[in-house]
Amino acid sequence: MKVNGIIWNCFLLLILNPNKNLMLKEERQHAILNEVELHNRVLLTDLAEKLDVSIDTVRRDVKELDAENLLTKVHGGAVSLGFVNHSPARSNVYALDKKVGIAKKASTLLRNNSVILIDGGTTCLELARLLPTNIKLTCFTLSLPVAMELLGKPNVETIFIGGTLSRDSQIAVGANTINALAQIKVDYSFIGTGYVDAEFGLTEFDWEVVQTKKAVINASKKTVLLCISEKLNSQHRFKTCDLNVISTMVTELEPWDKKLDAFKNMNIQLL
Amino acid sequence: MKVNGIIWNCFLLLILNPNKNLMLKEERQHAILNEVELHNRVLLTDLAEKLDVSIDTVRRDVKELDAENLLTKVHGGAVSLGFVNHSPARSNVYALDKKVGIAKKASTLLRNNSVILIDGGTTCLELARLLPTNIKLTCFTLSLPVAMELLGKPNVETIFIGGTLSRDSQIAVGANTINALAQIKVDYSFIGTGYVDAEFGLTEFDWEVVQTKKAVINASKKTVLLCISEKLNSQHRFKTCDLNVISTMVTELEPWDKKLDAFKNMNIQLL
DNA sequence: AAATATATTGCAAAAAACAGCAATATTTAA
DNA sequence: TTAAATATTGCTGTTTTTTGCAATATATTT
Repeated sequence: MKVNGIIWNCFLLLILNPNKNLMLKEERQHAILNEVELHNRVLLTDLAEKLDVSIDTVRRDVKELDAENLLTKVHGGAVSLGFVNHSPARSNVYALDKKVGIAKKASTLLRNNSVILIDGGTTCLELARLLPTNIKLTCFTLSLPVAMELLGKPNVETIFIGGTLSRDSQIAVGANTINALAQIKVDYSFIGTGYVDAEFGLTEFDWEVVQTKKAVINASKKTVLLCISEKLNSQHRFKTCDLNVISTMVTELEPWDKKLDAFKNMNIQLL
Repeated sequence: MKVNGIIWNCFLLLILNPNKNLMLKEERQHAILNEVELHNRVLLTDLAEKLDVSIDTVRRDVKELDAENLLTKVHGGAVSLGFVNHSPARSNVYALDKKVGIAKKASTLLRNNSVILIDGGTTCLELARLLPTNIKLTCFTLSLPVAMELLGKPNVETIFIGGTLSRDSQIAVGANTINALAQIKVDYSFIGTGYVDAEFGLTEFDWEVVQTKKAVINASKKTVLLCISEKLNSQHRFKTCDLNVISTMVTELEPWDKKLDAFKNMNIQLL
């Protein structure tokens, strides 16, 4: 029943894609561009189906658009121009703006003559960078980069907790460090974490780091967790602590954000 | 019923093949990069699981990203650039070539499995930079920049002697540091000095630094002085030690240089 | 040194890209 | 308007890329 089949196809086409008949090459390419802009990526097969042309046609279209520098053709599809990271000129720190925001919020906890401890990691490093210069502080740290940063602060007395240095995390770890930490008690410690989950608490990739963080928490009256929201609801193998030992959690989100719901009835101050 | 058939087929397709989770290579690499930046360090196995591809694919992706200098591949995983790229950017080190020469000569003293201590200062920093990579070392230090440099050496275990950090010398000083130093004994310590004179010995501008250097010397079986010849025959307020506690003195000069005459009958090895 | 984990290599299946060709559609010229 | 020229599109078979697997080699840990 060829006739019926054709009629049915036309009907389907009209339902799924009303203006198919009038689709010229230019239109089609426009539609492709639109799709790429919208979703940042697109598969050739999807495009072919959606535009109801053969895959070859789509391929040719994408090729042309690529030649015109309107998108980037990749194996199996296309991505928007910004998507492919070719350029070496990238900011060194991931999500720097978020981390700066977190650091600013965290620094409001500081009082004159506070004794604090700043952990390693890029977020904590931002805190070190943004420490207010009008408040006199005594600051312990285990992190080489944080220490470097703190040396630039005239109002901060910096004490480095020594120990074996971990190549990856650039912090002091090991028995030595833990012993030294056992002898101090700071007002606030500001720590980062690799992973955090409302149920499983803070977890890490590295066992040694976990031991050190535990010692840090023990050495603090109050522990403040600095953590960008992307890390929420993730976990790894080694557990640092439960969330109930954390006094304050600082993310880049507003405290009432829905993503923080899981942390709201836990006696944690959200900042 | 052709109509029913087609509709049913569509339905089946949707059920059996909901989204196919098809991912473009670029997307996947983007995700990998994101994960690395987020957590600083990831395992290939974790990536493979998370992205639902084989470990081979992840490995190949990471390899490519490494080749593009977007991350650093390590055994079993990847780390973000920030953790290994301490781009030194040492621009204005005075008499750098001389100090490099000194460091090279000093490094000939090293043996496999030596336990050494490297002091602060630009000359010692050059030594840290030029440590041979074929000799396994355990290396103590009080200097932040030296520690940073040592972390880039895969064959060196680095232990930082903690303490209050001195802002201008970027080394740990104070009672804490001296206590910690009292508990170790290294094969060689490599120290710098502000001023040296055949008669008055090693002297410094800073009293705290002197105390620390004394403790360093006590913590060493042999003490090696790294010192550019310009500092010879100069002195300052606070005395670190006499020259007879120095085992080896390394300058950029040849050992038989006339400028070293004053040090030749002092039981000091000249290098 | 043994045991485990990770890398490397070659290979094969699947997917995608490509090139050439024929059918159709569109434009141009008479 | 018609006919020729040109462009577009879909199809075929071939080549290339991607991916996963297995065997082997290397690295790391105990």
